[in-house]
Amino acid sequence: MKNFYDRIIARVKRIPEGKVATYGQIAVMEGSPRSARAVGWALHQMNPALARQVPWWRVINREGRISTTCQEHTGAEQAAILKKEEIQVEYRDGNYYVDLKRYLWRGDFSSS
DNA sequence: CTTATGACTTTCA
DNA sequence: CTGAAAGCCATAA
Repeated sequence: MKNFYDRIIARVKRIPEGKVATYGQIAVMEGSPRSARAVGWALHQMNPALARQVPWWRVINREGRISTTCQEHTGAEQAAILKKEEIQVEYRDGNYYVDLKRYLWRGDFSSS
């Protein structure tokens, strides 16, 4: 792990099943609250083989919406995986939303 | 070093 | 509430 790329991948791999994380949240975890774009960029250009071991589908935007522009992985595709993860996905106006209050990953923070 | 792109976020009207 | 614009970070060329 030297570049943000590997760091983001490692972080996403730590997301527990049935939970989701936002780009901004991961960015904050890495120490750069403004690097949310870099996070999305990393997942966008990462190798497909790596995508198999990295739950990138658990990473969504701040609104809990799937803004995937990837034609290879549409919101429907992602939503299907999330549903398989026992995560409730809400379909609204052509976009898929996830209840962050319920599925947002808290990280390793031992907050009370 | 400069320019361009991106699966983001926040703010203003 | 909806739409548009700017900001910020990292990487590629």
